[in-house]
Amino acid sequence: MRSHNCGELSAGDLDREVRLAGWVGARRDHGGIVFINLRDRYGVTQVVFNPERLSRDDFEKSAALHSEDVIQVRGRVTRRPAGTENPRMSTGEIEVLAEGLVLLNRCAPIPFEIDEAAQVSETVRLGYRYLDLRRPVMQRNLILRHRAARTAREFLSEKGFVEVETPLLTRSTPEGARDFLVPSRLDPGKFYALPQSPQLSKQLLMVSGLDRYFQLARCLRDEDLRADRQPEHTQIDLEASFVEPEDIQDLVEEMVARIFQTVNGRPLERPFPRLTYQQAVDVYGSDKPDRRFGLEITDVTELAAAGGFEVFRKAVAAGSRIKGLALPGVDPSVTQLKGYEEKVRELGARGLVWIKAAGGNFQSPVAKFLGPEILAGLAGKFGLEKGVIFMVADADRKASLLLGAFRLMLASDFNLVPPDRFCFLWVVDFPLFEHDEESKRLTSVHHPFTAPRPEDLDYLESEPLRVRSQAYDLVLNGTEIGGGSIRIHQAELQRRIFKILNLEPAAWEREFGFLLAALERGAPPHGGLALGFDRLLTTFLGLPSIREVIAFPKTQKGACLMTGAPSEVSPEQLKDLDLRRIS
RNA sequence: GGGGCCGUGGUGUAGCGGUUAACAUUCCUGACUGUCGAUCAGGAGAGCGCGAGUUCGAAUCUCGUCGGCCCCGCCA
Repeated sequence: MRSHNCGELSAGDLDREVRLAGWVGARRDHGGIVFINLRDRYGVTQVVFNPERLSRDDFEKSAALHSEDVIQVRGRVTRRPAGTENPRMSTGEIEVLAEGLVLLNRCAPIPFEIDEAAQVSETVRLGYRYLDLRRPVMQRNLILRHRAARTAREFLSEKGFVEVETPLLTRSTPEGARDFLVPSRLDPGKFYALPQSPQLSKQLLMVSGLDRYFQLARCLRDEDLRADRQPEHTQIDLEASFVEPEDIQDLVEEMVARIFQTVNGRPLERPFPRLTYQQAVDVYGSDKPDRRFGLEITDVTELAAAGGFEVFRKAVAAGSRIKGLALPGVDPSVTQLKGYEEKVRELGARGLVWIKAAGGNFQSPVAKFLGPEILAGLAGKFGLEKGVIFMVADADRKASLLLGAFRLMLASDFNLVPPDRFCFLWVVDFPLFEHDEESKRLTSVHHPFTAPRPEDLDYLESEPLRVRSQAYDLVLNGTEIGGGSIRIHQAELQRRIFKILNLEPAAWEREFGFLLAALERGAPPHGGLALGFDRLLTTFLGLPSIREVIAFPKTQKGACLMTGAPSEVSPEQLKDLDLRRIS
């Protein structure tokens, strides 16, 4: 149907007789001559309809073409007349003089223009996603996604990893996110769960001796959506036997660098820095620090409590720490600073103390309590000549986390995030457990199959919160793009963990009995990681939302605006599944 | 579960107690043989997401509801 695509013709093809097919883009009708931009996935080529070159019939058809009609053109490649070349088009030196035109399909009126510049609300875009995906940017995103996936597959294949598909219909397990459930028709009243990740499957493949597994795996979680979260997302999931954390980290760094090269066309600096969980929280107030800018958190408890500010003294006496960060070079208004006091309270702080510094002078609501020496001392501690110091007093960890959230707010408000920077880091040495307020019990920070660090094993029962895990997260620009761990490969240790998590033995034997049985039968030491593929691409491409790299995403309420999913089903379908609505 | 922002011709916006609901673009008609965001002339197209209420009067105010987006919780 076509001899060339719309992006490949150039001055090297002059005089060639060609056939092109594609969509009618911008049309310029001069009465006696008609120009159109013919577009396909590969590019845009100008086609000229001149009545001297084609039949009267075809010329009249060309004048009646509409945007997004699908046509086939036969014609000759010619150099554009001097002065009419278009340097903004890769095919701008040439044009195709049409000698024949076939209208392959008409296009009904469309809700928005297929134009890079057109501003269209996401609601409308999602309602006509096939048109939205006709836009070159979206095609670029999907193509880069494909190339990245291909790079990952090639890389892992080279390294001896075997791609294995794991079930979509699996067993619901108690830990973790809410499951999507699928009712069983053959066994009424029972349900499959869609996998939140292939975690257990891949561990079992290690027990099988497959040694190295990977999968571009769809993961499904029935939780609330965000800009970086969809109910189904794709992970580059991998697992290997006889490995230590560094083996996985090195491998993943190499792979991520290669994907980055594919997508962004340049190399990455390696190795990625490593930060312990404790350092990350202390310095950045987050377990996924954004290190594209400074604003590091400093503990100033001793200095700040030494002054006459009662609030600080009392807080410290009650066990709080005073921490702060400095915003250099700025001169915000008092109104703006008061606004921040309010915002930080909304984050859960009891208050926010600010000190404006400029050339040795200080302005602060608490200046008279702290006194000149302490003010100067704080400025020195933060290395601040001119700018603002912000401080909070709260329990150690809470103070850090508050400032961590505040830090992101400031970076965004004062435009401190440099564009086109990619700050990767590993966060390691996570605690194995954390205390869950709601259920009043211990829960796993990662998942219950994560191995503790061997040197902390003795504290498992006595001081479980002190136990660190062999888990590692890969963080990029403040986004967690991957996480993994060395897994527990011994049934006995796995049972100890279940016990500490306060799971009933009967329950875990029922839910995870198959895993324990497998671990008892020659399970090798193993570990792995999963990379959030959609997030990785979103961040690499600097896009605002994960939806930009997913062909058919859901809205925040989990709906597909194009198909109308989720939808009601017929009474017959429900009956087959032994289901009935109760509300 | 909670907080915030937003729903006005096909699309993107303006209007924020009394307007013939404005602008741009798309679309339609006509003119035009070198345009490329073509140009020029003319025309069509919304009663303001939906429902109550306040008011002499509501796109503008209030409440509810539906939908979209951002965030907290949640997401091992």
